[in-house]
Amino acid sequence: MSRYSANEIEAKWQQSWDQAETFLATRNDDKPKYYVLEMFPYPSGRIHMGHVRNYTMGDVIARYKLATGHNVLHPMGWDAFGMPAENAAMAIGGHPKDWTYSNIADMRNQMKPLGMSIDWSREFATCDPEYYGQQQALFLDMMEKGLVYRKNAIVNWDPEDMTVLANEQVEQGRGWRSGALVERRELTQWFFKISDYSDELLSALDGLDDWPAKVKLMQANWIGKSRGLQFGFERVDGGDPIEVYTTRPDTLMGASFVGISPDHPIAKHLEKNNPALAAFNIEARKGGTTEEAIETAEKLGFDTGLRVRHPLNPNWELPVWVANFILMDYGTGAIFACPAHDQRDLDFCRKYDLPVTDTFFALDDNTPVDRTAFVPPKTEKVNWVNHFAGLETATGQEAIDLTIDFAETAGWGKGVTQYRLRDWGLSRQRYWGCPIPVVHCADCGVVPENKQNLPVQLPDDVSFDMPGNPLDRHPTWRNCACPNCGNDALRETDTMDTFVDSSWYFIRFTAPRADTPTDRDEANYWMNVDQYIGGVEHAILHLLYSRFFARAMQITGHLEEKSSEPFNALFTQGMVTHEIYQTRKAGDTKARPIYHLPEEVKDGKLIATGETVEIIPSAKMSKSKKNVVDPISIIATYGADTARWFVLSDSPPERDVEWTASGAEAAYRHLNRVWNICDRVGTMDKTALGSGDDDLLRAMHKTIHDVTMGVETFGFNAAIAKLYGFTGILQKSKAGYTAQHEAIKTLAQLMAPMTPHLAEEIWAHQGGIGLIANAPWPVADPAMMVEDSVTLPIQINGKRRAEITVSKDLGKAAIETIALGEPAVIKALAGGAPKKVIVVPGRIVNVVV
RNA sequence: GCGGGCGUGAUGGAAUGGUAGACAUACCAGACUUAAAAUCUGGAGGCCGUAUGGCCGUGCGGGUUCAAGUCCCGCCGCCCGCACCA
Repeated sequence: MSRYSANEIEAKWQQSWDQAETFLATRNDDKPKYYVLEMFPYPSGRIHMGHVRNYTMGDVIARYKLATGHNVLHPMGWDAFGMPAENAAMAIGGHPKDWTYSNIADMRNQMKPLGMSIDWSREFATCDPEYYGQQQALFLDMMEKGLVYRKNAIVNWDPEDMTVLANEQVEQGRGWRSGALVERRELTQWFFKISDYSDELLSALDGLDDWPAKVKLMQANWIGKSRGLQFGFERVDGGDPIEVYTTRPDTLMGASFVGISPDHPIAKHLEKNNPALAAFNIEARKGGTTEEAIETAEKLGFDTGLRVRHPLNPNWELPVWVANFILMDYGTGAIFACPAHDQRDLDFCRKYDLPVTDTFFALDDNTPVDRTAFVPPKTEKVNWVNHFAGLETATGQEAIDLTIDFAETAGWGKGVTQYRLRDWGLSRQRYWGCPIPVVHCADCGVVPENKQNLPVQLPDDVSFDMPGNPLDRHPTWRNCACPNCGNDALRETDTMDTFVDSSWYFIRFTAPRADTPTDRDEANYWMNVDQYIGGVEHAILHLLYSRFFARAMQITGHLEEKSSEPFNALFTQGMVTHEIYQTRKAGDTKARPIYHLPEEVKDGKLIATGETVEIIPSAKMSKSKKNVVDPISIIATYGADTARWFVLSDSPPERDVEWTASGAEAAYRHLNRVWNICDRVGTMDKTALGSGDDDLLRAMHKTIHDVTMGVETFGFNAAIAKLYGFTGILQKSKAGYTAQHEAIKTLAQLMAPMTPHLAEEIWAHQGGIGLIANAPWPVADPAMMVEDSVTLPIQINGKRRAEITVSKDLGKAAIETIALGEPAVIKALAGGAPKKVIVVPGRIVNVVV
């Protein structure tokens, strides 16, 4: 009897696939193409279980599509620019480039043993000059088409380190290194005109039938289309009117004050001669730039002293306040506040003792607003007590529409469609990113670099021993000739957001070595991505930016129109979680917990000391909590097939899966069991007859059907449950050799997408022809799946009370007769007639008494 | 604060509006063994009952339906995203 030895067979079959070039993507007009892609990884240096899960799902699809007769493209690359490389250089010295490429080499070495069906010949990293040079070419093309511009924008500024901070470098309003209070500061930065596509990006979501509804909803909310009224408040002092935008113009008679952003031009103008306001604005600009930080900060205001006239009553004057919660980026940067019908405005007015006027009441309740604002529902009628447009009762939506019409007719306002989506700020004041290929010339201004000078390469001789961007202080790199006039000029030192890198890499995979951004013919053949798989954390930004880029690349002539929505189907997988083990210093429940790796713990105790650990429920694997399991050690212990099988088996793919040692062992035991069956069948007498051949083959065909459905619908855990079931049947089967031989070969084929190495080994052992990776997917024979009889539950008043077994073809009336003859039914009827009998053939019978 | 998601046995989870708990873990019992490991077989939502069986049960409270984990309304709890992390 031979034993299952994962390490031996996995290396062997990986070599076979390499030699046969099984996974090289090839064009072949006889077959349809299929492009499956997992979101490419950041090269941190270590693969983690989340990667294993993500790539295994993609691999299941890729191998299944190969078996069902497709030309499969399944590439891999590296999202290699970004801050961690610079942080490493600052923390431990060295160069971001060396750190990144060495991490890539390490991670590739860790990934290959997983046995993924990846076409490695197409691999690239976004930090390769060959890649980012093409990205620069693309940028210049986008510039030419007016999709790029510069404007001022706000950044997190660390006043001590004199540097721009990323949101993640701001901790509780302070810089992570310096600890200084972070300020918001304006800088001239580069932007993509994604807002030109707001409506298009919103409406095209409708066509994305194979995207999760929740992702489409999140994107729609992010784009945030709204219809409202824009109008000006006349200033009492005769200055330019203050333009406001509101989505609830119907509450205009409840206006209490006009609020402007601390960054509003009027606020900035007034602060010059008003030290108290200047101080307020400085204070308001402290804190992070995230929407969350701004929204959750204490609401503060400052009365500017300006007064404006209410548009419906020129004698009604309203004060103008600067408020820290008003964003300059949204609408006009100015609002009117209606405290009675907006909680934030109400809180603000109560705090500063501003008037509160009700304009709407619920139909059955006209209690004036006190501490809780009454927001008139858009679809329910309410009383409009302070109405001005003609209706006494209206739904919120009717009131809004009517007000807009009213204002337009009267000529003091206009209906405006607004989007929450802002233009994409792509400037980063950092070294390790794609240089923005423009030059600043004293005479010619901002000039694009000549395409023949691309790539504008990052200089290697930089250091990270002082704060700020090394490109800014580089002695020679900044100085260059103006591409236009040839005079001395300065290079742009901002680099691109790494989201730019990831917005078109999937298109580059179709022709990764082309000397233009795309090879139109290759892109046309392989695009779109048929199935994209990744984490839901990318549901908004990465996917929205990629959708924008696909349109931009069409406009710049790099992509066909059919690819303006580049991802046909999207799947968002859940995380891999693990329990957290912690101890605290004896007797000190307030001491900082000490975390322990799972391998240091057995049966709830530390292996080393026997100390009992506290078990915190499962959470996302993270180094800081030490609740991580290293795929490399799992592969060393059990093999890649076990890891792959387990990450698919225990939870539905879109949900989190909890890694448990016992679950991994169970997966390993199961693969051993399958191998043992294979071994046993291999030793059977080839002419042996047995009993139950039909039962085995019927189960086999049902399993083919169920597993195929499972793979097609991302029901991997359900498919695996069916495979467990069938394995159990095969294990106990007394069928003859021919049936068992067919069953084990089919089992191997059905398992091949998940556990490809074991499947190849079984295939070879059972005399299969060629590689199982190339064998056509088994097809279920419907005739072989039919059971002759079916068991129906009998319900009485919706509760199951009995069951009957009848022929599958039996008609409704006959089923009803049999059901009514059941003792439980007779007892329940107690001689009376049933009120109603519902018969759902093949499903259920419900008798209502 | 805003937006999104999720709540089912001890645990992970299954269930086109149609037998709730498939499959797996942990647990218990049995077989094999001198013993252990490995392997195999069986049990099991809770409560009551020797048992046939009965009652309860999918976060909480209502509703629709012959029938609700699933659909609707209102709560509670947890998780994720919020534009310079990738």
